[in-house]
Amino acid sequence: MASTASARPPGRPRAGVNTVVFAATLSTVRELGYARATVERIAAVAGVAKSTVYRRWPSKGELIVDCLLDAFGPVPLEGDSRAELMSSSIRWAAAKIGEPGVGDAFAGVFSDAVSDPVLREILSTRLQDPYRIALQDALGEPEARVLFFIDVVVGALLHRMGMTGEPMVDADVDALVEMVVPHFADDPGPG
Amino acid sequence: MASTASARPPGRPRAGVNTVVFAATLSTVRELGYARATVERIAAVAGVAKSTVYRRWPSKGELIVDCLLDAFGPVPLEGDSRAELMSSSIRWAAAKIGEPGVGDAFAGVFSDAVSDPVLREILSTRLQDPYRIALQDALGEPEARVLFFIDVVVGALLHRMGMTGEPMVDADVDALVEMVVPHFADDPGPG
DNA sequence: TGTTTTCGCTACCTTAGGTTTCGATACCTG
DNA sequence: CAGGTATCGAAACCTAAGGTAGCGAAAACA
Repeated sequence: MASTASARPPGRPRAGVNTVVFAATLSTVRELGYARATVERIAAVAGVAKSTVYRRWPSKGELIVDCLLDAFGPVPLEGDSRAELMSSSIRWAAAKIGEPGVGDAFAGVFSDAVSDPVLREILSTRLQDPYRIALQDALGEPEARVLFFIDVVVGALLHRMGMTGEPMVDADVDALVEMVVPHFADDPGPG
Repeated sequence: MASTASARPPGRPRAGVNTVVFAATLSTVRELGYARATVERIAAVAGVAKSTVYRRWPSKGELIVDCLLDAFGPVPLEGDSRAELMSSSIRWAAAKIGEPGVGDAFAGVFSDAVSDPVLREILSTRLQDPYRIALQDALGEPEARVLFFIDVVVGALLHRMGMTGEPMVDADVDALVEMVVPHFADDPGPG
């Protein structure tokens, strides 16, 4: 029945190349910045042909989005109270964006998306939505409030990264937590 | 004496072209997005030769920065209390970034700066610093706090613009004010 | 051994940022 | 009006980079 669907397709199997390409992407972006991290160079670092990259990802933007998805993984929704949940999410986002290459790649693909509606849709759907939905469920907040939360947190982290080239320092991440969490603490609706 | 320095230099005077180019830049960016707003097209819209543009601005990035400086103008530091000053600054920034073309141009040049240290320096020095210094003076806050303030406000506004393609709605700007102003209200130092 | 699919390589197309050159033009001075 | 000087417009040009196409080789399986 369904076993035929899960059967290995014929032909030469794909090489386990995604992991290598993701690593090459982050290291190249970290070393040269987003714009200078060309697909050709990423492929060379990964030891893979450029055409192989374009066979798997239709554009540089989608490669970066996949790479970021791989780098971020799921949100670790830790904490019992809403305040703990939000604070741990903020610190997790700050830590991830601070990882070498991740912040540059994020800011770069974000900037490309400004001029590219297709890429913007992909960025919003594949990268933002999963986290948005998880936060909506965990916090019980309406979509608009969660989107605002993401705008503030991610926007601030990326703005710092873009303006200074360095991730936000811990003291400012603390300030971000202390600014954002109380704002969402006073529940608008009745208990 | 000094009168010779202020004398008009010989040769054909520069045409009053900056205003036209700035207007053409914003309208082209609004219509096509940042990346598709090529210098060639901007020059064509302005009725000016491409070489004329490059004679005045060494790169597309610096053209955009000058254009944004022209579009923003000085911060209107209105309000007696610190709270009023901050709230009016936030609303002013939101309104400016919401103007047609401005947000796209800002987000676009910001993204270019991620990969370009030279452009990042220009963006930070020419665009951010004047406002940072004015806010430092008006609010009496240390540099780090003002930079954090700018990260949060501008970052959130640009993130919304980049993710949705639309400026932040008034209700969310209100929320931004209500979140940020109280955080800075409690003065950290002794009274 | 044959089939199917992927891989690596290379050559190529297109767009766009940026440079260069050159003749034409505007302004001032004498 | 003639000469000097700097800018303008137009066009040709260079280079980097995203993305495509074609082809032979290699890896699996039947």
